Amino acid sequence: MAEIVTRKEVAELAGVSEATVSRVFNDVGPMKEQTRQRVLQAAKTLNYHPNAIAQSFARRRSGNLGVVLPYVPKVHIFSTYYFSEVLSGIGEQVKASGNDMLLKFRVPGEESDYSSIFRSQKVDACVILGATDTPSERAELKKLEDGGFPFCLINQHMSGERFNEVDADHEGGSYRAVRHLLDLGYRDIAFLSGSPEYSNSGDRLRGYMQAMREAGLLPADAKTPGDLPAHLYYEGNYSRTSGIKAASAMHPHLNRIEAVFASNDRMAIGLMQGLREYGHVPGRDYAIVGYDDSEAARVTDPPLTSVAVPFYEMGRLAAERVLRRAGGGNETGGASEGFRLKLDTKLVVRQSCRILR
Amino acid sequence: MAEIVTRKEVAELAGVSEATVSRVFNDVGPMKEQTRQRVLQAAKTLNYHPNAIAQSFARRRSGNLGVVLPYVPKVHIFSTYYFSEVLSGIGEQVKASGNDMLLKFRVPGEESDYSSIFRSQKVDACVILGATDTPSERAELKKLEDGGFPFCLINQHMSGERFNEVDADHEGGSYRAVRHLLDLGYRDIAFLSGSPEYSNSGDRLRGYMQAMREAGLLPADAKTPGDLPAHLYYEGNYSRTSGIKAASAMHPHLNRIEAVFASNDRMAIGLMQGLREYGHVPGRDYAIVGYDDSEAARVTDPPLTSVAVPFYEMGRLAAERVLRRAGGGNETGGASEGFRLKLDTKLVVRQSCRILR
DNA sequence: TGAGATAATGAACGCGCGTACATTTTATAT
DNA sequence: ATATAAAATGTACGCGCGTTCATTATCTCA
Repeated sequence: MAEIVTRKEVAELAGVSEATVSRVFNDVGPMKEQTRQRVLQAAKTLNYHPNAIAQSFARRRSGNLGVVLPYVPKVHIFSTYYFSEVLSGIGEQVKASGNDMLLKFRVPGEESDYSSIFRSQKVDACVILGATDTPSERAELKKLEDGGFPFCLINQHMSGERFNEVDADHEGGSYRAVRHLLDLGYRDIAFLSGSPEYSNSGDRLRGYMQAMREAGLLPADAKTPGDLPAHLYYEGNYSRTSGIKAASAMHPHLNRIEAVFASNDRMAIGLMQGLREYGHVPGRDYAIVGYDDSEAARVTDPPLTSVAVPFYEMGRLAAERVLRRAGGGNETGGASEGFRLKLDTKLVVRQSCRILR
Repeated sequence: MAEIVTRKEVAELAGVSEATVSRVFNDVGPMKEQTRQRVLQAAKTLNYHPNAIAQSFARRRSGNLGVVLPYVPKVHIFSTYYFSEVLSGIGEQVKASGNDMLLKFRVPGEESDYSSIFRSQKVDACVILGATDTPSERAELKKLEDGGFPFCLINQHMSGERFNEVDADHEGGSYRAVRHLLDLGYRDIAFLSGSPEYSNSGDRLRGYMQAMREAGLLPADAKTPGDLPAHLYYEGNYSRTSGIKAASAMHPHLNRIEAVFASNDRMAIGLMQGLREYGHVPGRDYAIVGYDDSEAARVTDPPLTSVAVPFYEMGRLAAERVLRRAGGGNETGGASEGFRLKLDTKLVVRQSCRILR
């Protein structure tokens, strides 16, 4: 291992004090140009690089943005479009702001993991992906909030709390998706939901129901899945496999279903695969709309109409805002405001809804 | 922000010295059980968590595994199957070994980035993804090697160097893929290459050519793309778009092409899309084999025969080995051996090669 | 009961850096 | 030329922890 060069040796070689070396590297205070050059030259000669850990220690600031991901063994989390895009967005912002990103896997049901992430001081701020709206997680997050740790939820909304959030308008996106189907003349529109513990699953449901109510296809007071005709409501967990499973449940009712709105593309794809096994061809026997506008939506047959969500931008924004809250270092009390952003979603029309019989 | 509780306060409350608190938390030395309990109790009362940065500083060990990713603005790197899987594998191992993973984006053509990653001491070891086999990168990596920094390349082989590597048998995988096509009776088999600066692109080419030579379809001394009939060789950059572009180039020659071996699934998918525009249907007008066995291969029409690569396991192994090299702390000179692993690949047969005319 | 061994704990230092404060050098104004 | 201000640099300390070495409490065996 290469020997560690410290500030001291640079100072000696340059004939200045350690403080001066430090000043040069941090661009602090007035400084004679000649001195600066001498120090830089010495540093170069010795191949000096400030020790980041020591800097973090002295500054009491790690320079790391924590990214919390749900950890489920054997589920390859990065492979899902949503996580991939969000991470890419975070990565861009982190790089731009000179920070690093520290990935943390959180085993969902596990103890007080969140606050220990902060208490260990290894991150200055935190972005949380895949939080679920369960009592225990709410409680944990509330502890974080009370502790004053800067964190931000992505793609999650906890109603009633004042957590920082960057979310997307899933309700509106779903509403428009279903409206699109309604405008095309479909009436019997089924809904394939994702795991209900994510707030955005509920958002999608609400958007669907609102559109259906407005079209007079549901009673004006219909609110929950229970208020839906059973043959129109299905539940998966956002995996392709769960879409295939839903196909088995849906297939007997397909004579009473004209169209399906699926809560993400993967389930939509699984559903299409599954229904094909029963001889039902998407775009011919039924219309279908997916959600996420992942790359996969472009390559199915027929190409899948889907709702685009700016995941990348959401990641970028979340990182930017939460780092600003953490790093501003405005010890002036409140510092920057909390934030709750909700970005727009957009329907991308392809061929999966044109029934050509 | 919550006040920071330090060892000192715990020591005071427990009525012991700071050293004792430290010993309890590090499980060092003999220790009266009663004292240990008193310390733990005090720590709990005060909600003490050791400061990870200070620990890193004192131990001169960050506890971070660096993961270097190529940074290309606007290319959402995580979205590619290969990166996703490798990262998941690394994530598992890192979690299991009590480390964290620090993501570092590297702008490809940029200066001496690699060694600064280590010199800053923010990581103890490093796993490098997407390294290219160019003179400048070779030189940089060699510097790392000389510096004695523990690092490991994934899915990359630099012939002539003794870098740590975890690679897959792409040559064998490609060979078997092409053999599969040959066994089905195809003779005119085109090859769609990825970006040539990755070593594994060359591996795939070699596997392809070997199979073709053995079948007597190429001269025994055929080595480079230049030795191939022009209508059989195409080059993309692993993106779907480049597959679509390849389709334009390939389409005029499709009367002389029976099958295609594409260097990854995304390009295969793009190619299929593109050729469809010209009326050529995969599995009917031509056979096709992809590479990676990504999830996408399962949902194309027809499902894509592809070569499975154990990316997840590669990530896991690389992390394990490189952390062992770094962390063993065996100051006993050489410590653990270098490693160069090559994992097996496997052909997964689906329907894209059955031509049913 | 006492001496030596061992267990248990405390005192003190340094890791490499940022920075407040003290000091010296240089510029500016009279 | 001197007084004063500003610029430039040095000195010294602490961040929270791991760890070595010194010290004290406890045990063992005669």
